[in-house]
Amino acid sequence: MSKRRAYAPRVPAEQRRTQVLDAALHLVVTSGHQAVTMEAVAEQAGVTKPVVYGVFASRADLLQALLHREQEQALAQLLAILPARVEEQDPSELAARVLAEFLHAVRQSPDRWHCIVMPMADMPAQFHAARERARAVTLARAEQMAQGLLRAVGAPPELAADIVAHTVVSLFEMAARLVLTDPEHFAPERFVAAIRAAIGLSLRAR
Amino acid sequence: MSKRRAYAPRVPAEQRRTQVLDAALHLVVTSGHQAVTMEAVAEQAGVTKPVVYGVFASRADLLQALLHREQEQALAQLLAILPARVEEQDPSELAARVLAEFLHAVRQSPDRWHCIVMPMADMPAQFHAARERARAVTLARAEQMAQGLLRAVGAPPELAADIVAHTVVSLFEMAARLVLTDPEHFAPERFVAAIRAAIGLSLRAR
DNA sequence: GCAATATGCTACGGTGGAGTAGCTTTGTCC
DNA sequence: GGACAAAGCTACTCCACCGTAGCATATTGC
Repeated sequence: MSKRRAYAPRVPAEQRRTQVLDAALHLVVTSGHQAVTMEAVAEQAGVTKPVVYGVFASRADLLQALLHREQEQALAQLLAILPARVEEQDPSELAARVLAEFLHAVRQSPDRWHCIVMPMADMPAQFHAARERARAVTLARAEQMAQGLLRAVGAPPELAADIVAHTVVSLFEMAARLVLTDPEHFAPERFVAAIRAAIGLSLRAR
Repeated sequence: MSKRRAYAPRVPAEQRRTQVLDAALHLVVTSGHQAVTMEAVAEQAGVTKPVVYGVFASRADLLQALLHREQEQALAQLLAILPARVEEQDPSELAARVLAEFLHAVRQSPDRWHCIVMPMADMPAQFHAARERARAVTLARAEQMAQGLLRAVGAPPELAADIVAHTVVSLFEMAARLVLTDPEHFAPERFVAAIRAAIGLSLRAR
């Protein structure tokens, strides 16, 4: 009978919860979902598996809580960036500014945004569904803003608000992915300058 | 001892391989990777599990062969669409035409393109890696074409070929996803008209 | 029709990881 | 210091699904 391991120090429930979530986040981001076994999370957190089960009823609960936490905080970051009104703003400067701030937020919290925008192997269906739901919320907001802007500049009818919203959200996600995966090569400034130039060109032709 | 099931008819090895791959494709697309157990594939194909193992050494082999088949055929579709030369072409008409043909190909083979562009839950790491590799090939081609086109129109330096290539590939994937998921609302013609209008505007400003 | 062969099926072994019962330790209060 | 409760640990059960050995059947050629 080998020596029994020393007990992990007791900490308040909320602190333990955070610790377990942080451990899971680290594993998701560095090794993917398949590596997030309850054993691995426990080890990463410096406790045993039943302690993890004392916080979350199941693996699915843990992963759901993790994504929920990250999405809540990402949404807060995003809402702090988006302007309340868009109609009186120059579209190219607005897009450039929002993209710059967005990519700054991404770089501030890479693990969080990794969970939200990166394609990932072994992603559980629940995690995937929650990502899609959050994306839909972002899209709705983007479509609202696009309607105001497109009307204000008198854009041609082919540039419908829903397609423009999808386009903008897809391009922001693309930029975030590239900034997360290859920050040396894809500096945020490059995307900001490119979007300013592209929209600027379109406006000059009106 | 219950009645032994009737044997599935013997078919040539190549036909059995195709049958098993088609069964797996159907399951991936309708129910996701997690539903692709060897038992489920066997049932979908109308044979028992050892028959599936007679074709593919393991589950991983099966999934890899499936994606490989779909990617080969998708690449063939894509290469048939892309023009050999781009410099003498009108960029907005070129983009519109290529996008139209691409979305037509997507609609011709929805299951194949579902495997290639849709975000999917439970995607095995190997499958995910193969998707990324194929995407990198497409990106390299797109960057090559972007270089020729941007030089020909004298685009501003902010619109760098690598960023434009990522943008175009991301937008094509976005359009494919929307056409696959909501074909009523997102008719290919809408994307084609939008890209023609957007690039057309930029060119008129030069 | 019979024999040989290739291919199909049943029943099974093995295992990684989800989840938990019961014992042990720690921290707090008196 | 002792009692008690909460929280931590060890050892274990369970099972879905991967993978396969050995038997059964279907097909073909003589």
